[in-house]
Amino acid sequence: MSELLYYDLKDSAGVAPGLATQVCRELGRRIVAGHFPEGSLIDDENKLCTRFGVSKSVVREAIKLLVGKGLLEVRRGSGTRVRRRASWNLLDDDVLAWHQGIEPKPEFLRQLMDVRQMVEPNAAGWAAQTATPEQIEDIRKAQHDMEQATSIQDFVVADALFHRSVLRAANNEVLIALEGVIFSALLSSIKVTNSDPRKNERSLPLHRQVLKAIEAHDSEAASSAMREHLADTYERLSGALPDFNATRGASE
Amino acid sequence: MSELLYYDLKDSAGVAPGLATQVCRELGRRIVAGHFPEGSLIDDENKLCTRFGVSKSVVREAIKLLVGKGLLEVRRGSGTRVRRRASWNLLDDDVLAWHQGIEPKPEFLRQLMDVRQMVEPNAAGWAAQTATPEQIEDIRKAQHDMEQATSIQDFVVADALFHRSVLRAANNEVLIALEGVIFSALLSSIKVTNSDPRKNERSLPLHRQVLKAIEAHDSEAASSAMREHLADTYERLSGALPDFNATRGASE
DNA sequence: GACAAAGAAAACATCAGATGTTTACTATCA
DNA sequence: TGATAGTAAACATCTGATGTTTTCTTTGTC
Repeated sequence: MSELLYYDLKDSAGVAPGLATQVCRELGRRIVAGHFPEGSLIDDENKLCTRFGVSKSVVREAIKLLVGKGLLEVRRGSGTRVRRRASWNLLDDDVLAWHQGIEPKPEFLRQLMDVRQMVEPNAAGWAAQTATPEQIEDIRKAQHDMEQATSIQDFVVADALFHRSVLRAANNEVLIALEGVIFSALLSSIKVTNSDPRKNERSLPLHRQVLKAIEAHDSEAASSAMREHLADTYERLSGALPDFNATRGASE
Repeated sequence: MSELLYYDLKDSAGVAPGLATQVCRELGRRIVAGHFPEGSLIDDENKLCTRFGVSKSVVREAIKLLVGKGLLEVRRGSGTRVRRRASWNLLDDDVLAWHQGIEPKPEFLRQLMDVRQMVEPNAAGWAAQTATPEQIEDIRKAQHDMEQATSIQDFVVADALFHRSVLRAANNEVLIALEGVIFSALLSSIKVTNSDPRKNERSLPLHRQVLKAIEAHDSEAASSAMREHLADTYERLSGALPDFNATRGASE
């Protein structure tokens, strides 16, 4: 359900997927869920054919999709194995979406949040410098939708679109590749804290502050408002998840 | 040549690639080089078969590899088209390597450097907090290799490994997914400035400073030394490339 | 002339089977 | 014990047939 929401945010749905895509998803989900140790062999083509009830070409194409995402590695004559997690295209939309299909791991969520804290204040600052009027309008609309949201889901979607709009307004295509990190962290956070995000009375004012600063082209203010917002989120997660920053350095 | 060096840094070589991988590379390179407008159709399967002299299954698997990386989108009955650049997995190793095969675009290089400036000071700071003795040893070795390098290539490789070691020492797997950004920016920078990087007399001392700070678990010092190093690089690029930060906001 | 329906063509999807190559394992023999 | 030859397993490639979806064209009617 959260996986579907992720795809909604990325507009990745649309057409009915072919068999190769379905097999790819199924395998991808299992890999992401940790059903295979790193470096272990998966079933050979024949077994996959019978297991999924499809022909060899479908299985081979599904495997190629996963190879493209860095999850699998094929060695002729030897077999197909799961690559080290460090080699995965972790920021691939599908890979992140598949992560939404499993119970969020506190460690991974913390890493996502650390990256958000690194990325988004900068993005907000750059957005204040380079955003076009249309991009500012997108941010404004998302902020407005947050204010007006009547359901949790509407609120979360508007929240995500707010952050996406800010990121895009920074006009850096490498940065945009990190969009998925934001969605993924946001969705996992909602799931983990298990409370109505609208109850957070600091959220809306801080979003408003970010918007105002970007409208005013005040780079510093935009950065620090965003920083404060994320610090607030971080703190809530620390409270909700016992081992959220367990492995983090002692000082903090 | 620079593309090969990128692969060396990522240890992605090894086995002889099959036909599907070769076709994937060839197509991928052309797409990255901008031979196709966003959203345009590529040749159909039959044409690709005759052009590359391979069978349909090879072409289909090559296309699946590129679909996995977000470069292509296949619509049954309609054709296969190149996706918007914003949808590419820009951080995929192959995609970044293919970028090394073309003339570096100042705009793109600047975006990579902006991301490096955002990422690496933080990474150095985290590394100072969480690096294991082995990870510190890796950084030390890379620094040592930089000092001892007798050729430009050796120096560049050691430099890249230094930054990689720092990034990895931050112990954040999402961050590690950004490794390619560093390599890509580094290689493009060398190519663009077109001078012996060892001639930069600030480079070695600053790397040394980063190492010392991480060894001393001094997060702040590690961050700022890295920040200074990247600012220095940024400045050199501005000098070497006329339109390096042309599209950047006026204030800076 | 406009519009809707039928038909044809183009392009991808899937299946089946044959053959080749590489790798890994095993049995044999000196 | 160690090298070698043989065998099996697994992926790679080719070919050809058939199905489905989309798009375009043609046709016919109002």
